[in-house]
Amino acid sequence: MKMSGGVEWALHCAFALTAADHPVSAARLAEMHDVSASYLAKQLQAMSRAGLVRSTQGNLGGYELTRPPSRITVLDVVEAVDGPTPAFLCTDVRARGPLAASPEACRTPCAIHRAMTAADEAWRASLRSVTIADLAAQVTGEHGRGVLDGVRNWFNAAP
Amino acid sequence: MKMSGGVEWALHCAFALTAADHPVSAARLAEMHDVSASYLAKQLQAMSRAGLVRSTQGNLGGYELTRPPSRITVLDVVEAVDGPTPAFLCTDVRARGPLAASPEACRTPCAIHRAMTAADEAWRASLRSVTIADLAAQVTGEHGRGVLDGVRNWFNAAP
DNA sequence: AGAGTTCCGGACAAGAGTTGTCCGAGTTGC
DNA sequence: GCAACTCGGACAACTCTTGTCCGGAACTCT
Ligand code: SF4
Ligand code: SF4
Repeated sequence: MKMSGGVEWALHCAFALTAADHPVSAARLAEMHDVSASYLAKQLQAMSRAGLVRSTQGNLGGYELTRPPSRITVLDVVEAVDGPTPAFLCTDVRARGPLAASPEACRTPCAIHRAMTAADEAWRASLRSVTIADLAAQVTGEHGRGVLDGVRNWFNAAP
Repeated sequence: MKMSGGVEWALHCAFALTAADHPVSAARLAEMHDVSASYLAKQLQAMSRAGLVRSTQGNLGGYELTRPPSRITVLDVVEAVDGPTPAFLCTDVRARGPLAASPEACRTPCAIHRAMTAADEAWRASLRSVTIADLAAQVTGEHGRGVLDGVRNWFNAAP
């Protein structure tokens, strides 16, 4: 039961991109968070593949959000980076062994499977109910607007 | 985001032990489910360490539930086998890099952390709301009482 | 058009975590 | 007392994640 550690980086990047009016390069984001640039690039590529960020190449290129942050949920980022595969995957144990259930009884998912998928769905629903904009609002409400402004200024500063 | 595959085996074992009036050895449970006996033993040991099952050694020894199945939740089994560590673990990113937040601002968990822990708690609550007895009731309600009786008879049969 | 950035995608090694197996310690029944 | 059976934890093999790297394509500025 372990989630990819890159999810946190991706969330922090999504939050930081909220305060950007420029495309921001991956190297800049990595420098800001003091993490491996090569590995962060991989996470950003995953987000790009999921359609969360748009990437522009070239001299002033970089990443920027494709939608307003109020339309990007935390679940979007988690699924983009960590994969949409549910945590619990069945091996169809009940169909094996000397007491194997009849194949017809295995048409519907069993009680264990249902309980696990229900829990997984609850987890996803909780993650889907909070957006990147909500995160930014919480941060500014607690630590003031200076945080976002500081990020924006740092993005606009020369490399 | 992957859960240990042994969780499924452990849940199946807990369900099967519901229908046992004897202690059942790990080898028997493994034969019943057609899985690796040595590895299943490890899961049962974890459950024993968590206090879910009691193990008696010796000739007629084996595992049996310590409480009535209505007092054992699915979350108990999952945490016993997969570990109680939450899926999301922080690296304290906001305290690093050139824009590191002040140490005093890091006293309280940030918005991202709160969202993740809330989702994790929702997942756990969903798993905690269903007990092993509920699983057994669902199975008998769908496939009849013969399933439990078949398991019990197979347990009582000679090796 | 040319040079200089920058992203993209995949290939590649290192590390951690999981999966699976084994044998010794201890207990029970005869 | 003895023998057989059990659990328990220690031990490798394996898979997946983490992290790195490079060549190619695209874009901007001169
Ligand atoms: S559907 Fe139920 S019985 Fe079949 S593998 Fe999944 S948990 Fe086991
Ligand atoms: S508490 Fe927030 S800022 Fe700190 S490491 Fe966790 S997610 Fe990142």
